[in-house]
This record gives sequence, C-alpha cells and structure tokens, in this order.
Amino acid sequence: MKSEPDVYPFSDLMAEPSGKTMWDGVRNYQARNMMRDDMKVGDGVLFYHSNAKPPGVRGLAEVVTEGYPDASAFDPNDSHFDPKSDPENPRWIHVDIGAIAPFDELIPLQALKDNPRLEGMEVIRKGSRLSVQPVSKAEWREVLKMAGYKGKDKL
DNA sequence: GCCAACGTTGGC
DNA sequence: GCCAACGTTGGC
Repeated sequence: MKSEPDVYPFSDLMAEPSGKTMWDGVRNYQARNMMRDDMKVGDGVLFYHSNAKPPGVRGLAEVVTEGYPDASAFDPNDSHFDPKSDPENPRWIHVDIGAIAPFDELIPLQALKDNPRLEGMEVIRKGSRLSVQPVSKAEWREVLKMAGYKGKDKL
C-alpha cells in the first residue's frame, strides 16, 4: 500500500495510539475491489513511500479489518466527499491497517528493480499507479530478506 | 518541472 | 460505445 510521506508517513502509523489507521479516501475501483474482496484480516502489508526521495518500502503493516464502507465519502466537508456514494449502497470500501515494524532502512524502488527475483512485481512496472497492489508470497519473502528483517512475519 | 501512463468524464 | 479532453499519479 502506498502513501506519500509528506501526507502520511509510516512513522505516523507507528505513532498512532491505537496502532492502526483507517485506509480511507481511496477513490479508485481496482484498489477498492482489492480491499473489499481480496484483503483479509492478518494479511501482511508492505508500506510504500511514493513521491519520496527516494521512493521505496519503509516497513511492515497488517490488515486489521475486513473491508467496510468509507464514511468520508458521505461527508460534504471531507476532501474525499463523493455525492454519488449512498450510505444505503456505499460506493467506496476500505480496510484498516495496523503497524508491525519499520525496516532499519528504506528499501528503495531502485533496489526492487535491480533484484531479478522481483521481476514482475507490480510496483516496479512502468506506469504502475495503483495505491493498493497485490504482492506474492515470494515477493513478500524477498523484500523482507532484502531488509534483513528478523521480526514478526505474517507468513 | 517534465511527462508518460492511466482513469474518468461527457459529447456525439 | 467511441474517443478526445482533462485530471491525477508518481518516477525522474
């Protein structure tokens, strides 16, 4: 899952008193469908910093809720307000994610590109813009290996 | 700041 | 249903 560190860095998630945050405000159907249909409680999340210098994976999080309606779509004062989303039939769905741990060092996008074992990973594809992307088990393990991550693993 | 790659919108 | 125009994303 991607976030711009100028908006919501991984350190903010780590600092949440509840240890988690609502991943609301997503207004893309593919990303919504993944949160609604594919993501399950306990799934691991690579937290990626986009629009950063350099961009890359900053740490690990996990899915802590099933998908549920995005209330920000119903609030006219919210920047993500969508008048077409009806509370009776919500258009936008999101999950909550909880922090696990930061990596010692950010794993730069370039390092992902340079690793032949990550060939085909969605985030390195040119023009890849989805804010929520699938990660295979092999990709997950490889990124954790690159990070030298020794802590709790979701797999 | 540039621009390629997308997604969305709306006229027809 | 097509597609041009437009807006956004995000690496560089």
